[in-house]
Amino acid sequence: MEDLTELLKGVLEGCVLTILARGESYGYQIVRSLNGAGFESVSEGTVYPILVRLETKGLVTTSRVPSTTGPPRKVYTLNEAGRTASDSFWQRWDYVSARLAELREEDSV
Amino acid sequence: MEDLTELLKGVLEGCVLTILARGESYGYQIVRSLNGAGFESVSEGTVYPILVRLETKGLVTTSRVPSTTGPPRKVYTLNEAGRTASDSFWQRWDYVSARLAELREEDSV
DNA sequence: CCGCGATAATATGTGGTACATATTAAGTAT
DNA sequence: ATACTTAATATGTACCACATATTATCGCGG
Repeated sequence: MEDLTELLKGVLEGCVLTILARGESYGYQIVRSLNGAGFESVSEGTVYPILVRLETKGLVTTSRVPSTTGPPRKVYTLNEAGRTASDSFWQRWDYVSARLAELREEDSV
Repeated sequence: MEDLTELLKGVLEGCVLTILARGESYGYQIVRSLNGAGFESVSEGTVYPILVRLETKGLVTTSRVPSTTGPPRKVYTLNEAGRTASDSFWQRWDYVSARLAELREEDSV
């Protein structure tokens, strides 16, 4: 797939919120989830700044959890504000998505 | 609808390409088309830079056409490269869209 | 009736700001 | 060495505010 960079703006944060809405997680694992979800080229350097942002905005709580396979993990848990942000993301996504589908349809009209 | 700014990155250029794929048009009219398509807050200051970009990238040809209702219009016509760019946009959009839908689904799994 | 000025609608363009992401590199703990 | 995290820099896009220009129209006085 060609370069998706611009289309991912705003989307990756929504993805991270959605992943966290399923249950707590940590950076490295979130990167793996995204890669597995078809966003193969998304790397640590992209995801960690997003997590910092979520924390700054007060959408998550964090805790250090020791790991047997490496350094302690910084585990992120979505709070109520985070859940609201996730819902808001999907509302906006659905809106843009629907408008775009209409625009595309007019092609054939 | 809340602020869509980030979600529109990359999308608006795709919209303009799609509108031009239906037939030639000019800045002011394109803004109206977008407003009518549900992107109400998109204004001239957003669209004109996009048109400049399309021209710079060689995706359109332009011509001045006098108007009875105002200053002459700069009419944009999509060329072959432009049509390819439009197709490419929709491929990328469909990809992101599908991946996102999957991610959302896993919620309920 | 005709010309003059004011106004509204149309139309294009530019500079600056803010923000998200990519890239690269480096730091830290086991 | 490996797993995990953070930081610094660069780039691209949307948006706002503003500037400029052209045409139609309307009101009013001569």
